[in-house]
Amino acid sequence: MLDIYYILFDRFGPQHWWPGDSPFEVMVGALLTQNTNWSNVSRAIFNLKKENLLSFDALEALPVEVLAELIRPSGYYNMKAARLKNLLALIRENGGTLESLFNKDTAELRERFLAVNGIGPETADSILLYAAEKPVFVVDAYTHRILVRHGLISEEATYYEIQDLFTDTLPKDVSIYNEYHALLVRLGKEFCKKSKPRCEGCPLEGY
DNA sequence: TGCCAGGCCGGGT
DNA sequence: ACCCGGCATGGC
Repeated sequence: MLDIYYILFDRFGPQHWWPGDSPFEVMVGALLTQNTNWSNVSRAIFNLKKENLLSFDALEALPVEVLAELIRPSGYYNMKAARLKNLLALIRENGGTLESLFNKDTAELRERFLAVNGIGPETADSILLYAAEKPVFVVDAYTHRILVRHGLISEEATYYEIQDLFTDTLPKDVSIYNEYHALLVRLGKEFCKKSKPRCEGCPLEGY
């Protein structure tokens, strides 16, 4: 897997993920981007920033209906507003700050995220890696599709099988995990779309 | 203009 | 234990 990483890095360079100004913003973005184009998410984030609402205290005080309206551009806005509230509740139950929440054993922290209604494996791992800076590899739809198309894993492979494929062979390093996932998304957007099964010009051709 | 995007949940079989 | 519909906006 490390050879693929170098191919992608040589081709695309550093991706500067996550596109967020603070761990809190990254966390909110991780939830809002569920099955959603980032350009829509950035509109929602902008709406919150514009009103000075992109903080734990401000969002906690905000009625869920108002929150829903502000994040409308990100799609699934009613569900996502409720899910954000669930996430805020988790922070509240764990000291009321991200620092106190993140100051836990990674595995334990991951379980707490997964216990939140609206947070699944990818969102949990995205928060762990990109907000909490824990060495956790993030798997997403692009990761799965890219590996399947290059014959590296079966269509039916589970999240954890795919994750293990990376963590078993890569150095356990936050910056590599960070860059690798971002590079896979970059590759996916350009060469591995669902609508284009041919992947013409893919830098991984031959794999 | 229909398909797709950095998922996840809940109900039915 | 799977399978599937629902959730929703904006870009191409």
